[in-house]
Amino acid sequence: MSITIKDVAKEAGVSVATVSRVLNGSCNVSDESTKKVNETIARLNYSPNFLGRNLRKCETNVILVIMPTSEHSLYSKIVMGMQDYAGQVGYDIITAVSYSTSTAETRQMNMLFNRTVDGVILLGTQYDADSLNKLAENYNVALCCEGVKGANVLTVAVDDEQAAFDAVATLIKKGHKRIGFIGTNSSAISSTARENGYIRALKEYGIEIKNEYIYKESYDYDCGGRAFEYFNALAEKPTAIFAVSDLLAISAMHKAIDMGIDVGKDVAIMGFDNISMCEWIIPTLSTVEQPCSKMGELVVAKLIENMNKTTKDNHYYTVDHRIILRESTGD
Amino acid sequence: MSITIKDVAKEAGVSVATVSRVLNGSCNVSDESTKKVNETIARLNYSPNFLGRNLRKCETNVILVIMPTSEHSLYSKIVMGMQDYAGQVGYDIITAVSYSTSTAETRQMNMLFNRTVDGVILLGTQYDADSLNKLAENYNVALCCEGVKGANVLTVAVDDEQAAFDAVATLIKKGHKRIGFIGTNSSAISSTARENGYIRALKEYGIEIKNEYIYKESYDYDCGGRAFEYFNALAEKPTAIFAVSDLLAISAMHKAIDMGIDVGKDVAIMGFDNISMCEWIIPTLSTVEQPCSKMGELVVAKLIENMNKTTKDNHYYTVDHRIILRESTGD
DNA sequence: TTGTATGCGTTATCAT
DNA sequence: ATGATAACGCATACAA
Repeated sequence: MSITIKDVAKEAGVSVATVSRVLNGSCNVSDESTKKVNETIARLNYSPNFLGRNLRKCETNVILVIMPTSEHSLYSKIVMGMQDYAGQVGYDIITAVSYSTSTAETRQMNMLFNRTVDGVILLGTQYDADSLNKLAENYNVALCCEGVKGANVLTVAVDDEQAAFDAVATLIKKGHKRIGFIGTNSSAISSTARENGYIRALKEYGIEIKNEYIYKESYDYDCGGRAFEYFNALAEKPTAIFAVSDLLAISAMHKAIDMGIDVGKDVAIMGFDNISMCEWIIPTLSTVEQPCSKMGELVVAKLIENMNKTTKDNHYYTVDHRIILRESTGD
Repeated sequence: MSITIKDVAKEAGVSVATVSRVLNGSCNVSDESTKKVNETIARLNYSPNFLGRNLRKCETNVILVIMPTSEHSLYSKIVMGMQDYAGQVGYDIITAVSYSTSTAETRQMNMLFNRTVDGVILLGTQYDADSLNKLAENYNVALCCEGVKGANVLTVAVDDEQAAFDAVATLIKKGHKRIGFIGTNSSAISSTARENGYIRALKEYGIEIKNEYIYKESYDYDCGGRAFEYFNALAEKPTAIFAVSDLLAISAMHKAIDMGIDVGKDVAIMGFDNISMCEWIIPTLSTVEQPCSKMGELVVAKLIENMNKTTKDNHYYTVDHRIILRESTGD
């Protein structure tokens, strides 16, 4: 089999307890012993078996991040922020992709139940509020990026309603009065919150809310294009469009270009997320930036805090968003 | 503490051994006991502690996938293929991102050394051949997508040389004689193999190889644009460009558009990978498709096979590529 | 078919 | 400062 702490102890001429002490940086061990042990560890190329260690300590120092898709650079950036911070405080981040299926998500959650990880962060989830609340009673769970209505679970996200308000207000201040909204029928709280922000902005600036300017389907790429076709067929076409995701905005934009419409001039388009692609396409896309690193860091920090608490923090923390103007809005 | 197999046994009025047998689907247990045990498991909401189980069984049934970036949809698709297959054979896939740093990669490899996972699949790695060979002696390691020269380690990838040959041959058959190549200076075997394929294609079709048509920098997005600027400044500009990655091709394409050049007509551009973005941009990008699902499935299958072998399979398996023609080559 | 007992590799407690 | 040993939760060899 593989080499164990026992082998090291025997070779170094000390007890396993001493080796363990060296391994865990206890101060109650002589310099001589420390040296001997470290030498043999290096010589035998010993690496402690974490299954044994974790079993004994009842902790793994590993956090699992479950995301609906790995093709979303927003998530990638958030996970990066998580890893940065987690590494600093001695935790590892592992990720799993659920592909938005509850079966995969359930399966992955097993790592929480079977004690393979200390906690789970969900970047958008299939779970409903009740399930989440029950889950959070016994386990360390956090939501990031996407809250769940009615869930009293630690959450970190932008203020979606306010962010959408700011985005639409920006368009209005540019002179737009007919503003289309591309949303989704998903149960995602962010989608409805952004719709609410859109509506509030119109109201506050005294613009009539028209149902024909609200198009809702799904987050799939093609839906953006379909939305644009729909808007473009209206008698009074919108002069600006706000989409709840960059991908939808990009899809709409490309449909517009296909139709020979000058995006940024004939029509202004604004997305949400600030994924990398926004700067890679022509024209570049105006959008609402989510502070990915900060979100990742904060949710990990709060989750770890929760691990040592009996009464868990279940706040909904919001982080600052930022409007970024690029060519698609004529900037 | 949390509920254990002992609690279940006591509650069900049987021994822990019987509970364990039920848990592991042993046939040597009476229907009555099975029923009683399953009932109490459900009632107590018991979930076995895998740290104990894994420690005992010396296996975790978990495979770690380390990738340089999670922003590459090629990798996402491959991991999806891995998960599909792994799930079927009772394995879990977890992922970690190294951000192309050897420190992160080394840290993540610890999960292999400390027995937290049964094997590791590297989607492009910082390790050199010697390190990999030594690693593969004692652990279950596989490379996917990107081989390492001189490494005798289980590898699954496309035939990069032949794929590049086919791509360039396709351009030649379309009548192109001045073909630019955008590569990288990275040590990645795929990059040089694709360059070799490019050169062989020119040779076989009797076209002179000119150094000025070969531009090499890095995989960063901007390099594609710089490459195009360079080509466009030549006295005899290439009429077609083959890039070793879709992102480089897209960057070059956008630079061309910026310069008012009609991609697909004035210049043909072909990428490599067939990432989702190829179909999302205008014009759509011709490219070489890598069979992601198949690659993921194959590498997991072979790696699991290796786990039960004393002499490990260290073959370099190639999977079929496919040329996809879209608007960027005038199709 | 079932139960008892052992050990997986580690840390922590208790002596010394 | 160090060592002997119990315990973490589980699967399994062995006995019954």
